[in-house]
Amino acid sequence: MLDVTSADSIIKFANKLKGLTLKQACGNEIEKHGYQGKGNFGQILEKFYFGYEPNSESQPDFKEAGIELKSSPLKILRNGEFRAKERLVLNIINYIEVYKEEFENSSFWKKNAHLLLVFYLHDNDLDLLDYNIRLVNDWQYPSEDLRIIKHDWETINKKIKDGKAHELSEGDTFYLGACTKGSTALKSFRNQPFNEEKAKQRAYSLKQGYVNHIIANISQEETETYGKIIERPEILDAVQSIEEIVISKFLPFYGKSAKEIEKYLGLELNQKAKSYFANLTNAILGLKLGQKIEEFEKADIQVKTIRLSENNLPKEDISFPTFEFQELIKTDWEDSDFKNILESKFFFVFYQYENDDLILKKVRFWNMPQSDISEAKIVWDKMIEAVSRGLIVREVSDIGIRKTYFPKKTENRISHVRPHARNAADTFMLPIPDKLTKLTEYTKHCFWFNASYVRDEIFMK
DNA sequence: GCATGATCATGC
DNA sequence: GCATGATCATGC
Repeated sequence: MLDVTSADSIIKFANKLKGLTLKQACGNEIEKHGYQGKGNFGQILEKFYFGYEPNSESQPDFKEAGIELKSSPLKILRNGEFRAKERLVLNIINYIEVYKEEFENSSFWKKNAHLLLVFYLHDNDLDLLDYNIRLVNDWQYPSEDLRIIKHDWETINKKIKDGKAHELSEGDTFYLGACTKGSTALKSFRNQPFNEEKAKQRAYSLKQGYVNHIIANISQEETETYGKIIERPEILDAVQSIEEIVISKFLPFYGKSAKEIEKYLGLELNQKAKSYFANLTNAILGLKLGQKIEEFEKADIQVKTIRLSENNLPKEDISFPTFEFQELIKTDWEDSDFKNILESKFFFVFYQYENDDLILKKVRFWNMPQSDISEAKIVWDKMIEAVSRGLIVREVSDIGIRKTYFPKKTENRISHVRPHARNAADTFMLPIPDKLTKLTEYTKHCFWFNASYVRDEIFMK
Protein backbone atom coordinates (compact mmCIF):
# COMPACT_ATOMS: atom_id res chain seq x y z
CA MET A 1 0.00 0.00 0.00
CA LEU A 2 1.02 3.57 -0.51
CA ASP A 3 2.72 5.17 2.46
CA VAL A 4 2.85 8.89 1.69
CA THR A 5 5.50 9.50 4.33
CA SER A 6 8.04 7.18 2.72
CA ALA A 7 9.96 8.11 -0.43
CA ASP A 8 10.58 4.44 -1.25
CA SER A 9 6.93 3.58 -0.96
CA ILE A 10 5.87 6.50 -3.16
CA ILE A 11 8.42 5.67 -5.85
CA LYS A 12 7.45 1.99 -5.82
CA PHE A 13 3.78 2.90 -6.11
CA ALA A 14 4.57 5.27 -8.99
CA ASN A 15 6.58 2.63 -10.81
CA LYS A 16 3.41 0.58 -11.31
CA LEU A 17 2.29 3.28 -13.74
CA LYS A 18 4.86 2.23 -16.31
CA GLY A 19 3.26 1.02 -19.53
CA LEU A 20 -0.21 2.14 -18.47
CA THR A 21 -2.51 5.00 -19.38
CA LEU A 22 -4.29 7.13 -16.80
CA LYS A 23 -7.52 5.37 -17.71
CA GLN A 24 -5.93 1.96 -17.13
CA ALA A 25 -4.17 3.05 -13.96
CA CYS A 26 -7.20 4.61 -12.29
CA GLY A 27 -10.19 4.20 -14.59
CA ASN A 28 -12.89 3.49 -12.03
CA GLU A 29 -11.56 6.12 -9.72
CA ILE A 30 -11.82 8.74 -12.43
CA GLU A 31 -15.45 7.85 -13.15
CA LYS A 32 -16.32 7.64 -9.47
CA HIS A 33 -15.05 11.15 -8.92
CA GLY A 34 -17.02 12.49 -11.83
CA TYR A 35 -14.11 13.44 -14.07
CA GLN A 36 -15.38 16.07 -16.47
CA GLY A 37 -12.59 16.09 -19.00
CA LYS A 38 -11.09 19.06 -17.24
CA GLY A 39 -7.65 19.48 -15.74
CA ASN A 40 -4.30 18.46 -17.00
CA PHE A 41 -2.36 15.24 -16.86
CA GLY A 42 -0.55 16.11 -13.66
CA GLN A 43 -3.65 17.12 -11.75
CA ILE A 44 -5.51 13.96 -12.73
CA LEU A 45 -2.52 11.83 -11.79
CA GLU A 46 -2.27 13.46 -8.37
CA LYS A 47 -5.94 13.35 -7.61
CA PHE A 48 -6.98 9.97 -8.97
CA TYR A 49 -3.87 7.82 -8.79
CA PHE A 50 -2.13 9.15 -5.71
CA GLY A 51 -5.39 10.27 -4.13
CA TYR A 52 -4.65 13.75 -2.95
CA GLU A 53 -5.87 17.16 -3.99
CA PRO A 54 -3.44 19.18 -6.08
CA ASN A 55 -2.10 22.14 -4.16
CA SER A 56 0.05 25.09 -4.93
CA GLU A 57 1.76 25.15 -1.57
CA SER A 58 5.39 25.97 -1.13
CA GLN A 59 5.90 22.47 0.30
CA PRO A 60 6.65 19.53 -1.99
CA ASP A 61 3.62 17.45 -2.95
CA PHE A 62 4.55 14.64 -0.55
CA LYS A 63 5.87 16.85 2.18
CA GLU A 64 6.80 14.19 4.76
CA ALA A 65 8.85 12.34 2.15
CA GLY A 66 10.17 15.54 0.56
CA ILE A 67 9.07 14.48 -2.91
CA GLU A 68 7.64 16.68 -5.63
CA LEU A 69 5.60 14.89 -8.30
CA LYS A 70 5.99 16.10 -11.88
CA SER A 71 4.61 14.69 -15.08
CA SER A 72 5.84 15.72 -18.49
CA PRO A 73 5.29 14.77 -22.14
CA LEU A 74 7.73 12.84 -24.35
CA LYS A 75 8.11 12.77 -28.08
CA ILE A 76 9.66 9.87 -29.92
CA LEU A 77 12.37 10.14 -32.56
CA ARG A 78 12.45 8.12 -35.75
CA ASN A 79 15.13 5.92 -34.21
CA GLY A 80 12.83 5.16 -31.31
CA GLU A 81 14.59 7.24 -28.66
CA PHE A 82 12.63 9.44 -26.29
CA ARG A 83 13.08 13.18 -26.05
CA ALA A 84 11.42 15.83 -23.92
CA LYS A 85 8.57 17.51 -25.72
CA GLU A 86 9.06 20.66 -23.70
CA ARG A 87 10.77 22.23 -20.69
CA LEU A 88 9.76 21.05 -17.23
CA VAL A 89 7.95 23.87 -15.45
CA LEU A 90 8.47 24.09 -11.68
CA ASN A 91 7.22 26.59 -9.11
CA ILE A 92 6.33 30.19 -9.87
CA ILE A 93 8.92 32.81 -9.01
CA ASN A 94 7.51 35.06 -6.34
CA TYR A 95 9.41 38.26 -7.11
CA ILE A 96 8.31 39.91 -3.86
CA GLU A 97 9.74 37.15 -1.68
CA VAL A 98 12.62 35.37 -3.41
CA TYR A 99 15.09 38.20 -3.28
CA LYS A 100 15.25 37.67 0.52
CA GLU A 101 16.16 33.99 0.12
CA GLU A 102 19.43 32.10 0.01
CA PHE A 103 19.52 29.15 -2.38
CA GLU A 104 19.70 26.55 0.39
CA ASN A 105 16.52 27.79 2.07
CA SER A 106 14.79 28.95 -1.10
CA SER A 107 11.26 28.07 -2.12
CA PHE A 108 12.73 26.49 -5.25
CA TRP A 109 15.02 24.18 -3.34
CA LYS A 110 12.50 23.29 -0.61
CA LYS A 111 10.05 22.17 -3.24
CA ASN A 112 12.16 20.70 -6.02
CA ALA A 113 15.23 19.06 -4.48
CA HIS A 114 13.82 15.59 -5.01
CA LEU A 115 11.55 15.04 -8.00
CA LEU A 116 9.40 12.08 -8.92
CA LEU A 117 9.08 12.16 -12.69
CA VAL A 118 6.32 10.55 -14.71
CA PHE A 119 6.93 10.82 -18.46
CA TYR A 120 4.14 10.00 -20.87
CA LEU A 121 4.11 9.77 -24.64
CA HIS A 122 2.24 12.70 -26.08
CA ASP A 123 -0.07 12.08 -29.04
CA ASN A 124 -2.17 14.77 -30.68
CA ASP A 125 -4.78 12.24 -31.74
CA LEU A 126 -5.41 10.86 -28.25
CA ASP A 127 -7.29 12.01 -25.19
CA LEU A 128 -4.84 12.66 -22.37
CA LEU A 129 -6.40 9.80 -20.40
CA ASP A 130 -5.03 7.50 -23.12
CA TYR A 131 -1.44 8.71 -23.16
CA ASN A 132 0.96 5.88 -22.44
CA ILE A 133 3.22 6.33 -19.42
CA ARG A 134 6.70 5.27 -20.45
CA LEU A 135 9.25 6.39 -17.89
CA VAL A 136 8.92 6.71 -14.13
CA ASN A 137 11.86 7.63 -11.93
CA ASP A 138 12.91 9.86 -9.10
CA TRP A 139 15.57 12.48 -9.73
CA GLN A 140 18.14 14.21 -7.58
CA TYR A 141 20.65 16.54 -9.17
CA PRO A 142 24.24 15.34 -9.53
CA SER A 143 26.60 17.70 -7.72
CA GLU A 144 28.14 19.11 -10.91
CA ASP A 145 24.68 20.02 -12.20
CA LEU A 146 23.63 21.44 -8.86
CA ARG A 147 26.52 23.90 -8.91
CA ILE A 148 25.33 25.26 -12.23
CA ILE A 149 21.69 25.28 -11.12
CA LYS A 150 22.59 27.22 -7.98
CA HIS A 151 24.50 29.71 -10.09
CA ASP A 152 21.49 30.02 -12.40
CA TRP A 153 19.19 30.60 -9.43
CA GLU A 154 21.49 33.36 -8.23
CA THR A 155 21.57 34.95 -11.70
CA ILE A 156 17.78 35.12 -11.64
CA ASN A 157 17.76 36.52 -8.11
CA LYS A 158 20.32 39.16 -8.99
CA LYS A 159 18.15 40.43 -11.82
CA ILE A 160 15.21 40.74 -9.44
CA LYS A 161 17.39 42.58 -6.89
CA ASP A 162 18.55 44.91 -9.65
CA GLY A 163 14.94 45.81 -10.42
CA LYS A 164 15.06 43.96 -13.73
CA ALA A 165 12.47 41.23 -13.26
CA HIS A 166 10.75 42.50 -16.41
CA GLU A 167 13.94 41.79 -18.36
CA LEU A 168 14.27 38.16 -17.27
CA SER A 169 14.69 35.65 -20.08
CA GLU A 170 15.30 31.94 -20.30
CA GLY A 171 18.49 32.71 -22.17
CA ASP A 172 19.97 34.34 -19.06
CA THR A 173 20.81 30.99 -17.52
CA PHE A 174 22.08 27.48 -18.29
CA TYR A 175 20.03 24.61 -16.82
CA LEU A 176 17.48 26.36 -14.62
CA GLY A 177 15.45 28.85 -16.62
CA ALA A 178 12.92 31.54 -15.83
CA CYS A 179 10.18 30.66 -18.33
CA THR A 180 6.99 32.58 -18.89
CA LYS A 181 3.96 31.08 -17.28
CA GLY A 182 0.43 31.98 -18.19
CA SER A 183 -0.73 34.14 -21.02
CA THR A 184 0.62 37.51 -22.06
CA ALA A 185 -2.62 39.00 -20.82
CA LEU A 186 -2.41 41.77 -18.27
CA LYS A 187 -3.43 39.49 -15.44
CA SER A 188 -0.21 37.53 -15.75
CA PHE A 189 1.87 40.59 -14.98
CA ARG A 190 3.24 40.87 -11.45
CA ASN A 191 4.75 43.51 -9.22
CA GLN A 192 8.48 43.39 -8.56
CA PRO A 193 10.17 44.73 -5.43
CA PHE A 194 12.70 47.22 -6.85
CA ASN A 195 10.97 48.70 -9.87
CA GLU A 196 7.57 50.20 -10.57
CA GLU A 197 7.37 48.40 -13.87
CA LYS A 198 5.32 45.21 -13.85
CA ALA A 199 7.01 41.98 -14.89
CA LYS A 200 5.62 38.95 -16.68
CA GLN A 201 4.86 36.08 -14.40
CA ARG A 202 7.59 33.47 -14.69
CA ALA A 203 8.36 30.07 -13.21
CA TYR A 204 11.57 28.18 -12.59
CA SER A 205 11.97 25.51 -15.22
CA LEU A 206 14.43 22.87 -16.28
CA LYS A 207 15.51 23.52 -19.86
CA GLN A 208 14.34 21.03 -22.47
CA GLY A 209 17.95 19.98 -23.06
CA TYR A 210 18.36 19.29 -19.36
CA VAL A 211 15.19 17.19 -19.31
CA ASN A 212 16.60 15.23 -22.26
CA HIS A 213 19.65 14.55 -20.16
CA ILE A 214 17.44 13.26 -17.33
CA ILE A 215 15.57 11.04 -19.78
CA ALA A 216 18.80 9.61 -21.21
CA ASN A 217 19.93 8.94 -17.66
CA ILE A 218 16.74 7.17 -16.72
CA SER A 219 16.62 5.06 -19.86
CA GLN A 220 20.37 4.40 -19.44
CA GLU A 221 21.35 5.38 -22.93
CA GLU A 222 25.05 5.53 -23.63
CA THR A 223 26.71 8.85 -22.96
CA GLU A 224 29.90 8.38 -24.96
CA THR A 225 28.69 10.82 -27.56
CA TYR A 226 28.97 13.56 -24.96
CA GLY A 227 32.11 15.23 -23.71
CA LYS A 228 32.24 17.54 -20.74
CA ILE A 229 33.91 20.93 -20.83
CA ILE A 230 34.24 21.01 -17.08
CA GLU A 231 36.19 18.01 -15.86
CA ARG A 232 36.49 19.14 -12.27
CA PRO A 233 33.16 20.60 -11.17
CA GLU A 234 34.63 21.86 -7.88
CA ILE A 235 36.29 24.74 -9.74
CA LEU A 236 32.83 26.12 -10.43
CA ASP A 237 32.55 26.84 -6.73
CA ALA A 238 35.52 29.08 -6.62
CA VAL A 239 35.59 32.16 -8.78
CA GLN A 240 34.67 31.01 -12.24
CA SER A 241 31.29 30.54 -13.83
CA ILE A 242 30.85 28.16 -16.72
CA GLU A 243 30.85 31.16 -19.06
CA GLU A 244 34.22 32.31 -17.77
CA ILE A 245 35.71 28.84 -18.07
CA VAL A 246 34.57 28.47 -21.66
CA ILE A 247 35.85 31.89 -22.67
CA SER A 248 39.20 31.27 -20.95
CA LYS A 249 39.71 28.26 -23.21
CA PHE A 250 39.37 30.44 -26.30
CA LEU A 251 41.35 33.47 -25.14
CA PRO A 252 44.81 32.03 -25.98
CA PHE A 253 43.71 31.64 -29.59
CA TYR A 254 42.38 35.13 -30.22
CA GLY A 255 44.19 36.57 -33.24
CA LYS A 256 45.27 33.15 -34.45
CA SER A 257 44.11 31.70 -37.75
CA ALA A 258 41.98 28.59 -37.90
CA LYS A 259 44.89 26.72 -39.43
CA GLU A 260 47.26 27.80 -36.65
CA ILE A 261 44.79 26.73 -33.98
CA GLU A 262 44.39 23.40 -35.66
CA LYS A 263 48.15 22.93 -35.77
CA TYR A 264 48.62 23.98 -32.17
CA LEU A 265 46.01 21.48 -31.01
CA GLY A 266 47.73 18.76 -33.06
CA LEU A 267 44.69 18.18 -35.25
CA GLU A 268 44.23 17.37 -38.87
CA LEU A 269 40.66 18.29 -39.61
CA ASN A 270 39.06 18.10 -43.00
CA GLN A 271 38.94 21.77 -43.98
CA LYS A 272 36.36 21.16 -46.62
CA ALA A 273 33.89 19.54 -44.25
CA LYS A 274 30.92 21.73 -43.45
CA SER A 275 31.45 20.86 -39.82
CA TYR A 276 35.04 22.16 -39.88
CA PHE A 277 34.40 25.14 -37.61
CA ALA A 278 32.12 23.21 -35.28
CA ASN A 279 34.86 20.59 -34.95
CA LEU A 280 37.45 23.26 -34.26
CA THR A 281 35.24 24.85 -31.59
CA ASN A 282 34.76 21.50 -29.89
CA ALA A 283 38.49 20.75 -30.03
CA ILE A 284 39.31 24.07 -28.34
CA LEU A 285 36.89 23.06 -25.58
CA GLY A 286 38.81 19.80 -25.18
CA LEU A 287 36.35 17.44 -26.82
CA LYS A 288 37.13 14.53 -29.08
CA LEU A 289 36.00 14.58 -32.69
CA GLY A 290 32.33 13.78 -33.00
CA GLN A 291 31.49 14.41 -29.35
CA LYS A 292 28.76 16.81 -28.38
CA ILE A 293 29.25 19.38 -25.65
CA GLU A 294 27.31 18.00 -22.71
CA GLU A 295 26.90 21.28 -20.86
CA PHE A 296 25.74 23.08 -24.02
CA GLU A 297 23.22 20.37 -24.86
CA LYS A 298 21.78 20.48 -21.36
CA ALA A 299 21.50 24.27 -21.53
CA ASP A 300 19.92 24.34 -25.03
CA ILE A 301 22.69 26.62 -26.21
CA GLN A 302 22.69 27.49 -29.88
CA VAL A 303 26.25 27.57 -31.17
CA LYS A 304 26.77 29.82 -34.17
CA THR A 305 30.08 30.20 -36.00
CA ILE A 306 30.19 33.46 -37.90
CA ARG A 307 32.58 34.52 -40.62
CA LEU A 308 32.95 38.26 -40.81
CA SER A 309 34.06 40.26 -43.81
CA GLU A 310 36.83 42.75 -43.22
CA ASN A 311 34.19 45.46 -42.66
CA ASN A 312 32.80 43.43 -39.68
CA LEU A 313 29.61 42.41 -41.46
CA PRO A 314 28.89 38.66 -41.29
CA LYS A 315 29.16 37.17 -44.75
CA GLU A 316 25.70 35.67 -44.44
CA ASP A 317 22.51 36.18 -42.47
CA ILE A 318 21.86 33.56 -39.80
CA SER A 319 19.25 30.95 -40.63
CA PHE A 320 16.98 28.98 -38.30
CA PRO A 321 14.94 25.82 -38.91
CA THR A 322 12.12 26.06 -41.42
CA PHE A 323 8.58 26.50 -40.17
CA GLU A 324 5.41 24.91 -41.46
CA PHE A 325 2.94 27.56 -42.62
CA GLN A 326 0.00 25.69 -41.11
CA GLU A 327 1.69 25.28 -37.72
CA LEU A 328 2.82 28.88 -37.77
CA ILE A 329 -0.64 30.37 -37.85
CA LYS A 330 -2.19 28.06 -35.31
CA THR A 331 0.50 28.50 -32.66
CA ASP A 332 0.35 31.36 -30.17
CA TRP A 333 3.38 33.58 -29.81
CA GLU A 334 3.99 32.23 -26.30
CA ASP A 335 4.28 28.67 -27.61
CA SER A 336 5.97 29.50 -30.90
CA ASP A 337 9.26 28.02 -32.04
CA PHE A 338 10.52 31.47 -32.97
CA LYS A 339 10.02 32.87 -29.45
CA ASN A 340 11.75 29.77 -28.12
CA ILE A 341 14.75 30.47 -30.33
CA LEU A 342 14.84 34.13 -29.38
CA GLU A 343 14.81 33.27 -25.67
CA SER A 344 17.68 30.77 -26.02
CA LYS A 345 21.21 31.30 -24.92
CA PHE A 346 23.63 31.58 -27.85
CA PHE A 347 27.33 30.99 -28.10
CA PHE A 348 28.90 32.94 -30.95
CA VAL A 349 32.36 32.19 -32.34
CA PHE A 350 33.55 35.01 -34.59
CA TYR A 351 36.19 34.49 -37.25
CA GLN A 352 37.21 37.28 -39.56
CA TYR A 353 38.79 37.26 -43.00
CA GLU A 354 42.26 38.74 -43.23
CA ASN A 355 43.31 38.15 -46.82
CA ASP A 356 42.55 34.46 -47.23
CA ASP A 357 42.97 33.50 -43.59
CA LEU A 358 40.16 33.27 -41.07
CA ILE A 359 41.27 34.72 -37.76
CA LEU A 360 39.54 33.94 -34.44
CA LYS A 361 38.43 37.36 -33.22
CA LYS A 362 36.31 36.53 -30.18
CA VAL A 363 33.67 34.34 -28.65
CA ARG A 364 30.57 35.51 -26.86
CA PHE A 365 27.69 34.11 -24.84
CA TRP A 366 24.65 36.14 -25.73
CA ASN A 367 20.91 36.21 -25.34
CA MET A 368 18.46 38.63 -26.79
CA PRO A 369 17.27 41.54 -24.62
CA GLN A 370 13.51 41.58 -23.97
CA SER A 371 13.11 44.85 -25.88
CA ASP A 372 14.62 43.24 -28.99
CA ILE A 373 12.43 40.17 -28.59
CA SER A 374 9.43 42.51 -28.77
CA GLU A 375 10.88 44.09 -31.89
CA ALA A 376 11.50 40.73 -33.55
CA LYS A 377 7.97 39.67 -32.68
CA ILE A 378 6.75 42.25 -35.20
CA VAL A 379 8.29 40.13 -37.95
CA TRP A 380 6.50 37.09 -36.62
CA ASP A 381 3.22 39.04 -36.42
CA LYS A 382 3.55 40.23 -40.02
CA MET A 383 4.28 36.71 -41.17
CA ILE A 384 1.19 35.34 -39.41
CA GLU A 385 -0.88 38.13 -40.92
CA ALA A 386 0.35 37.44 -44.47
CA VAL A 387 -0.05 33.67 -44.33
CA SER A 388 -3.46 33.72 -42.68
CA ARG A 389 -4.79 36.13 -45.31
CA GLY A 390 -3.37 34.16 -48.23
CA LEU A 391 -1.08 37.03 -49.13
CA ILE A 392 1.97 35.09 -50.29
CA VAL A 393 3.05 36.03 -53.81
CA ARG A 394 3.15 39.72 -54.69
CA GLU A 395 4.50 39.41 -58.22
CA VAL A 396 5.87 36.81 -60.63
CA SER A 397 8.68 37.85 -62.98
CA ASP A 398 9.10 36.80 -66.63
CA ILE A 399 11.51 34.03 -65.69
CA GLY A 400 9.24 32.75 -62.96
CA ILE A 401 10.94 34.23 -59.91
CA ARG A 402 8.36 35.23 -57.35
CA LYS A 403 8.32 38.20 -55.04
CA THR A 404 6.52 37.69 -51.76
CA TYR A 405 4.73 39.70 -49.10
CA PHE A 406 6.92 38.23 -46.38
CA PRO A 407 8.77 40.57 -43.98
CA LYS A 408 11.95 41.81 -45.63
CA LYS A 409 15.34 42.66 -44.27
CA THR A 410 14.72 46.37 -44.77
CA GLU A 411 11.54 46.33 -42.69
CA ASN A 412 13.03 45.22 -39.39
CA ARG A 413 16.36 45.83 -37.66
CA ILE A 414 16.62 42.30 -36.32
CA SER A 415 15.03 39.65 -38.46
CA HIS A 416 13.44 38.79 -41.78
CA VAL A 417 11.86 35.84 -43.57
CA ARG A 418 13.50 34.10 -46.53
CA PRO A 419 13.39 30.76 -48.34
CA HIS A 420 15.22 27.84 -46.79
CA ALA A 421 14.64 24.84 -48.98
CA ARG A 422 16.22 22.33 -51.32
CA ASN A 423 14.79 24.28 -54.22
CA ALA A 424 11.65 26.20 -55.06
CA ALA A 425 9.71 22.96 -55.38
CA ASP A 426 10.52 21.95 -51.81
CA THR A 427 7.35 23.14 -50.15
CA PHE A 428 4.98 23.06 -47.19
CA MET A 429 1.20 23.29 -47.45
CA LEU A 430 -0.41 26.69 -47.06
CA PRO A 431 -3.38 27.01 -44.68
CA ILE A 432 -5.28 28.88 -47.38
CA PRO A 433 -4.32 29.16 -51.07
CA ASP A 434 -2.33 32.14 -52.28
CA LYS A 435 -4.67 34.84 -53.57
CA LEU A 436 -2.62 35.70 -56.65
CA THR A 437 -1.31 32.34 -57.87
CA LYS A 438 -3.85 29.98 -56.22
CA LEU A 439 -0.90 27.89 -55.06
CA THR A 440 -1.81 25.56 -52.19
CA GLU A 441 1.76 24.96 -51.11
CA TYR A 442 4.82 27.14 -51.01
CA THR A 443 8.62 26.97 -50.83
CA LYS A 444 9.88 26.31 -47.30
CA HIS A 445 10.88 29.46 -45.47
CA CYS A 446 12.44 30.33 -42.13
CA PHE A 447 13.21 33.31 -39.91
CA TRP A 448 16.72 34.76 -40.26
CA PHE A 449 18.78 37.13 -38.15
CA ASN A 450 19.95 40.09 -40.22
CA ALA A 451 23.72 40.10 -40.63
CA SER A 452 23.75 43.80 -39.68
CA TYR A 453 22.02 43.01 -36.36
CA VAL A 454 24.64 40.39 -35.57
CA ARG A 455 27.37 42.90 -36.36
CA ASP A 456 25.93 45.80 -34.34
CA GLU A 457 24.40 44.07 -31.34
CA ILE A 458 26.45 40.91 -30.89
CA PHE A 459 29.90 41.35 -32.41
CA MET A 460 30.55 45.05 -31.80
CA LYS A 461 29.05 45.36 -28.32
C1' DG B 1 27.37 46.08 -52.63
C1' DC B 2 23.25 44.72 -50.86
C1' DA B 3 18.57 42.57 -50.71
C1' DT B 4 16.12 38.84 -51.91
C1' DG B 5 15.21 34.49 -53.93
C1' DA B 6 17.23 30.04 -54.62
C1' DT B 7 19.99 26.16 -53.68
C1' DC B 8 23.92 23.05 -51.90
C1' DA B 9 26.23 19.49 -48.81
C1' DT B 10 26.36 16.70 -45.02
C1' DG B 11 24.74 13.55 -41.76
C1' DC B 12 21.35 10.98 -39.62
C1' DG C 1 14.27 11.55 -47.36
C1' DC C 2 14.81 15.35 -44.84
C1' DA C 3 16.60 18.77 -41.37
C1' DT C 4 20.17 21.74 -40.76
C1' DG C 5 23.85 24.85 -41.45
C1' DA C 6 25.79 27.13 -45.05
C1' DT C 7 26.28 29.34 -49.50
C1' DC C 8 25.21 30.91 -54.33
C1' DA C 9 22.93 33.95 -58.00
C1' DT C 10 20.48 37.67 -59.81
C1' DG C 11 18.86 42.27 -60.24
C1' DC C 12 18.65 46.78 -58.67
